[in-house]
Amino acid sequence: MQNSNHPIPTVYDVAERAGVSRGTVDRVLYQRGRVSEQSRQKVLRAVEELQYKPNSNASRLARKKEYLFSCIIPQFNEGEYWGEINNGFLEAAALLSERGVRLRLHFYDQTDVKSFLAESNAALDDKPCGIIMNAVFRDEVTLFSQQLDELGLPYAFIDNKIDETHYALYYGVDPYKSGELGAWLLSLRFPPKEIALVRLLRDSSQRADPNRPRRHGFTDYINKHFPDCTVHTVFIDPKDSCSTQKTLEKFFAEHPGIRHIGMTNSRIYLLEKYLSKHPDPERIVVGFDDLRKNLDCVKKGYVSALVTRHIPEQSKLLLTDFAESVISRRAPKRRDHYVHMDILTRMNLDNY
Amino acid sequence: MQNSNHPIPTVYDVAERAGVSRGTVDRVLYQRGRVSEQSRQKVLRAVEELQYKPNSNASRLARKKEYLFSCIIPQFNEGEYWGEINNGFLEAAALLSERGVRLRLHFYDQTDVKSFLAESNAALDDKPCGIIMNAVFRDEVTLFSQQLDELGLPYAFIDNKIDETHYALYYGVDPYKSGELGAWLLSLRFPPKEIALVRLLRDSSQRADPNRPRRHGFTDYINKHFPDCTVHTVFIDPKDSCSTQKTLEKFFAEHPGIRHIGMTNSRIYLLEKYLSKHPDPERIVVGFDDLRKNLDCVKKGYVSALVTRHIPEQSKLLLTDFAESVISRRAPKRRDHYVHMDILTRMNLDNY
DNA sequence: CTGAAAGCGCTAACAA
DNA sequence: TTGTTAGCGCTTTCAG
Repeated sequence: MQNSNHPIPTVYDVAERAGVSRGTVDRVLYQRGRVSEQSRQKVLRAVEELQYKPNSNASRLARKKEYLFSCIIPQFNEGEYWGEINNGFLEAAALLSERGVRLRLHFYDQTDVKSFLAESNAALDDKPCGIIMNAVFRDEVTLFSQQLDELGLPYAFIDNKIDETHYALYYGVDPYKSGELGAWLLSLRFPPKEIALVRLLRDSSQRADPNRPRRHGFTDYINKHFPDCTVHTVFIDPKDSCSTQKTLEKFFAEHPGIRHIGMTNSRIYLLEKYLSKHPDPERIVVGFDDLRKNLDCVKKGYVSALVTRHIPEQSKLLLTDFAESVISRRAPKRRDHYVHMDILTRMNLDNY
Repeated sequence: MQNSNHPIPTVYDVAERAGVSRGTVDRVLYQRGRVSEQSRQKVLRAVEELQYKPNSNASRLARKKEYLFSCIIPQFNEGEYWGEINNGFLEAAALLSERGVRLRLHFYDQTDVKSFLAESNAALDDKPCGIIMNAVFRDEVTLFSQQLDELGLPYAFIDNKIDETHYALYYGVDPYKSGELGAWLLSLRFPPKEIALVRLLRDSSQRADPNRPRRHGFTDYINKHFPDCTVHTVFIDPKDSCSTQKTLEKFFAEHPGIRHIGMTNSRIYLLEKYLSKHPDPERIVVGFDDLRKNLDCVKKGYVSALVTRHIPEQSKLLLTDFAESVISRRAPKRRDHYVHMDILTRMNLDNY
């Protein structure tokens, strides 16, 4: 096909046509070293005329350059939200490895600022060409990003971000809107008079509350569309299923009229035991995030709907996009990527 | 990092360790030419011990091999379903081009068997290393696939498939289930007594009816869960918006009780004019597929929900997966890929 | 500022 | 059956 009349042009062809050496062509193409304006023009013209495209395989082979990215994300247990994020990073890294992309992971303790500081410093020690992080500790992250700005190191946010910083890229859902969507789903079949909003005890004990915007989206939607509806808040202990059970038993015994249950964190599965013991065909339960255990609850019918997105997908896309932009030394086409929110019910759970 | 103690091993290292030449290593790795069992074992052991991984950039540079894939899909106008499928193919092809993957496209007329035959022959003339197609004309596709089987050419189906053939790969939604999902959505808020199922005139005039399974999923669901509900069928002409308008006006005038409207093909947008002229807050309208015009209808509130998947995604994944398996000469890990069905409403339309 | 030349790791044709 | 060798197209050092 292109072998007949148009053999694919190489640096050699460009050099010949421009009347310079291959070295010079390389210099103008990649701005290495100084080149006379005259040569520059000649080369540029030749490139244009020949429609020259560098062969990326040859380029990478010769260059032997590695691009190291460091990620700083929360610790996790198997199957949890950040574990899925991590999987997405690993997937992307595997795909990008032949382009010389490498990944270094740093996990910090979300309840401990010091561990974040330690890990962010460790990430700097990697001497990476880019950093990916999330933003639980706003002040510390802001400070860290200023440090990165000074070093000229690009950084990207995953899941949540700090608008005031000069991040290069962001992938995540719009938490406020996801909360609204959850509330909409909860109230879709019939208008709620009373809603149980279940929260985790740690939510208030920790310094950071990453769940706030989503919760506000949720409650704002309800308050706006169902001003007469009461939203009750129940706190359960994610580490103690026994006390959770008791708390729920007691709460719902005191509020027998409640038919709507929502939970704006990713752990709706914690309600499984209670829900299975107290079946109610009229009840509507809405949760967030596609953790395996949450999907199981939908499958079994305990949870009516889940608001989520394919979690690993966003981290995979982020790393891919970020690496691409760093390697090509171009800003990403788009900076903010609010990923689409999926609605998951028992009717469309398969193949997710 | 790996430069210190563990420089990345090359064919040269493997050869040395195995006590053979680089040529021999290459032979056992890629089964070219005969190698003594003894050398084979030695090489294999060395590969194992050194954890040798071939450098794909060097490999592709030296090999200069191209992998041509031919696609045979229906003609389309800008923005239509097959146009989106096509976009997915192009996207994947761009990404895969540096691995030597090339794409040749063949468009046929869905209403004309002969054009399918012509294009399938043209595809063969490309001498591709793999063929991608859909299956509108079942008999002809079956025959063609037998031809491909004999030639030893792998083929993949997109969107729909013929189970009896030896296809290597399939990506598409489960049409029957998507129909059920649509029916579920339509009946979610309140039980339907009467439903208008709008169909396209061409559906019955053409020989093939690719929409059948989805429609059956839809009607089966309704019949099963709402046995007392009547499903009325209305045919409209997709090429004549005037007659469509008249048909709908007349039909709904005769059936004033209908509050549920469904359309199992991808053209719910054809109802926009009617729906906008006859607003009804109680009405529920469900359609399929994320064509731009359909999304607009959801945004404007004429359509309540859309059942879809990200269309270009499935063709992109198909080509990526197919190319990967052909290049590596391995069967894909999985053959059938029923992609997840998204539920789109005005609440989660952004960023889709 | 520019050219020449030595690879990068792998492949494939040719000799042996 | 095996070893040798000349590239693939680009990068980068080193002279000039």
